[in-house]
Amino acid sequence: MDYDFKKIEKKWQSYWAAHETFKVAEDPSRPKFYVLDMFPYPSGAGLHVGHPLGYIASDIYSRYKRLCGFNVLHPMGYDAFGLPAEQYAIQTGQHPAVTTMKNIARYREQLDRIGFSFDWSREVRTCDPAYYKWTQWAFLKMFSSYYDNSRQSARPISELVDAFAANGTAGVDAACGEEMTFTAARWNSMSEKEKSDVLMNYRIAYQGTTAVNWCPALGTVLANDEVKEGYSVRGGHPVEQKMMKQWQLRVSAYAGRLLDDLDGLEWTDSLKDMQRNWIGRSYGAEIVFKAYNGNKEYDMTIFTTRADTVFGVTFMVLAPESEWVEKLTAPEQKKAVEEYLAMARKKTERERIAETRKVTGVFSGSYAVNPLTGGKVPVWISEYVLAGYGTGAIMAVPAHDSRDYAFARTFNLPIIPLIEGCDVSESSFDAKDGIMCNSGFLNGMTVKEAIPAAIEYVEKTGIGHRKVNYRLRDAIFSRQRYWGEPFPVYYKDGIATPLPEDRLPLKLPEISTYLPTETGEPPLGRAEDWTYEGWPLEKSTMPGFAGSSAYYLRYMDPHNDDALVSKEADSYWRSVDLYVGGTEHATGHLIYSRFWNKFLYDLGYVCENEPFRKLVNQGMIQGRSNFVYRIVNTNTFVSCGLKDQYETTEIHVDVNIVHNDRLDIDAFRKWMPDFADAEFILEDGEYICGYAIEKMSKSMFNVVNPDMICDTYGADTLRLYEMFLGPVEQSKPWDTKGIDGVNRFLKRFWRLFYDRDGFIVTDGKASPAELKTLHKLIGKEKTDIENFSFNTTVSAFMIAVNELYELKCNKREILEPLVILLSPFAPHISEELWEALGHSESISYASFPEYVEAYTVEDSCTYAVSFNGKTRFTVDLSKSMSKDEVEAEVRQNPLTAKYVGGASIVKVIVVPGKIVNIVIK
RNA sequence: GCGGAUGUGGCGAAAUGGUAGACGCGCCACUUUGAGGGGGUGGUGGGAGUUUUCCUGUGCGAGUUCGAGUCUCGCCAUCCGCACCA
Repeated sequence: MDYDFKKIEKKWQSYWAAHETFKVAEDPSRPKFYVLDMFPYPSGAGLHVGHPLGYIASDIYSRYKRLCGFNVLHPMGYDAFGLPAEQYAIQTGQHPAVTTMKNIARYREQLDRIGFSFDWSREVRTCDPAYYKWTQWAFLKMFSSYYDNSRQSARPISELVDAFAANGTAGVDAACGEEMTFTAARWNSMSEKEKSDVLMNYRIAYQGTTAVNWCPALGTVLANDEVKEGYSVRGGHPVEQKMMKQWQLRVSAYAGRLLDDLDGLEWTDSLKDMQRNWIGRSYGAEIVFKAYNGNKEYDMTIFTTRADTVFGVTFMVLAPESEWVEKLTAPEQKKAVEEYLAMARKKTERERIAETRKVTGVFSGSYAVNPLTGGKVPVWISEYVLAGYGTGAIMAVPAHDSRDYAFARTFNLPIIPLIEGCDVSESSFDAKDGIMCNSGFLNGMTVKEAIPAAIEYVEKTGIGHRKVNYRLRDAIFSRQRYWGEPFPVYYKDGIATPLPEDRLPLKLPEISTYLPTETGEPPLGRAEDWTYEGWPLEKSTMPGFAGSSAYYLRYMDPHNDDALVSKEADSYWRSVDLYVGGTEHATGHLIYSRFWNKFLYDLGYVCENEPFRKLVNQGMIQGRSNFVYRIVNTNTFVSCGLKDQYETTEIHVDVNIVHNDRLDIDAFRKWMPDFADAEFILEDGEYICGYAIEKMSKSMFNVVNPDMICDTYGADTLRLYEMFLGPVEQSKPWDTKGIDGVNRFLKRFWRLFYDRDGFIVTDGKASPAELKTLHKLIGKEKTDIENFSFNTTVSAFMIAVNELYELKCNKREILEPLVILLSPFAPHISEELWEALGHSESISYASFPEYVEAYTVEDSCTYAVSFNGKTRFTVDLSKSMSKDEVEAEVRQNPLTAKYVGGASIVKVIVVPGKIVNIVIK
């Protein structure tokens, strides 16, 4: 009987679906384990073999955990709002919901063929109103909350209103856009509109004017993580900076917690560092410089991490967008400044990046006074100072900052060195190292002493204070697009007002075309009657990350219409134990999700402070493209090895008609009409193709479809092979040619159970050699799966099966545990054999530890231990030799010995004359 | 520039500080058959030798150690992330 994977896989996939084998419910009697994949955006292209890599790994882990007795939550869903569906809708007029549903159906079909153990009863789709009701709900909660800095927690905004009414801003320490000071009397006399404006400055979801990334081609603003090197991540369109009023989330209020709480997570160091850099904490001080425009005096605050260098300040610099620019531009410089601002403003973000090292600037005409020296220094305006960081103004110390140095050199400003013996004739001295000089009371200190001393002095004299700054900005939360969650907000007398909770979900209206309106409003401006109680509703929609920020919570309780997640479900499933996904979400989704979770935690809706305890980043699978070489001006193709003898053009050829770099010539002739009568120059009777590693994409003809692999080899082979390729975390090219090896392994595995005539498993007693093989595998699998080292586990299986095959072992005592061990990796064949062994229930209900314990018996073999192939002695493990006895034995053979056998490991390390170490496990 | 990671055969890759290259692909030889991506056996880092075998070998250079692919330091190369963040 042959291994008929097609029949087997179909049979078990329908069995799992019919029996809801992987459906789970909260069960306090069993320990839970939550394994989550980053849910996909269902694109029109469908899945290629790279996409399921992480899903396969997490599925293996889920099935393994299930065998270990855990109640495993392993759900899947779709991140279904987003730009591509909408762009497609603009082109074709089809409703994005239609194409999205079609793509989802296709994804589901492909996923099902691979045999995942998802609990599909918990599926979520972010574009489903029943789902986005809770996205909108969270937004309303953020709208009606503020962040209390002293308590480090989100609080209801009503508490802030009460505080204002009682004491004004006195005693309030809240995260806000701009610092405000007013009395209770002033607050109580404010109009509704004024109060609303004040509160907007404190809300966690708020509307504010800020420099945004505007993408004209997409017609929308984008968040920082959606822009890379001046281009939109989606579509690659140029992006420019623009001041706009937008909805934002006060993520920055959580910067400190987002940073500190990274320490407790089991994420890779590189990913944690990426987030640390993105959040970017720096310790320093804010110092006030008096600035004078003619007779007018201003207090200008700057941020610095180098308070020790105040004595070396020779000029000040403002960001072009800074509010100080207007105040400090002297009449005689007005024209020059305006020209400079106009020039800076019209640059796209890309141009700014391209000209990064070009020094530009203009003198404002004003001067500032150094608070420590009393010296007068000019105030300049330059692009190299960013409006969004610190206070948008800096003190420049050209001797010890390379950017200030370049600026000083360009505009001939003085440079005062502050460190003994440093050379600033060619470049600045940026290192925090050396002895201070020219620095008044700091002279003689090392830099490391001088920094805290200077800050202390600044605080004592009241010219400034200690300050921690973060690079993390608030997230721009509105998009001028159609295919996203509508904001549950309407404008009553121009005041942004939340919709009552019982009016959620606010459903996306139908519109005729998905373009902006003639007046430049977002597409929702086209909707008929987009109002609430006669007032206009918000017309922008939420960004992609809105729906993906809390989906892991919704899986815990996906059908609940009264809460995002019930207390019971939340306190049972708590948080994700293992999260598998790509590293591309490091500074986007993984920050927003953590923020969102912390917010809900503050308000008491969830019980865990962090959403994803352990994170594994699977690598990308690249494509391996194949080429044929056409001799120019002919229809003749020359094999790769001979191509240098001709003048040829390299042409991508569909990798699916190439096997082991050998071209299927007939298939090639049929592939495209142009090649129907192609001629070939072969080597050794074959056409050998060239190859290259490139991104997997349609245009390179290197897309390998998992369906195709399932057709030819089966899902179990696909699963094993994806794991066998190498460590899950590593990026690697897909190369179909190695797949025969794992396919061969499965066929061989099958033949341990079946020969030509039928089932051959017997009940005979296993031999010591057979037990040894099994024990080796058990030991390996237990440690490797926990370490996510699946490629070595697959290898260990191959070794074990080869050994058993050689031993002609067909004993139940060995094969039954072997089937259990293999089942996480190759579930279909395992189920089939499990059934053949006489079990009526799914193998998923088998118990792994039971078998492991049952079979980790005292090994009774006698092993020969060899020393570099020369000396020999024996260790009889059936006698359970003590460490001392082994040591005595080894003393007579003073060389290096190492032996691994069965469930027991003896390793003796000896150097001439002495035993260094003995390990017996 | 800053931060992180990686570097081992023709290829994908293994190696708690202890016989480097397991396992698989590819390749070579033999074998079997109902040769369509068939099954089996053996070989396969490099160099030398008819055989036992010897020399050499994990990016480069030092160091720690009885012993280093593995640990430390310094280079070099590649990849990823951030990038005028004061």
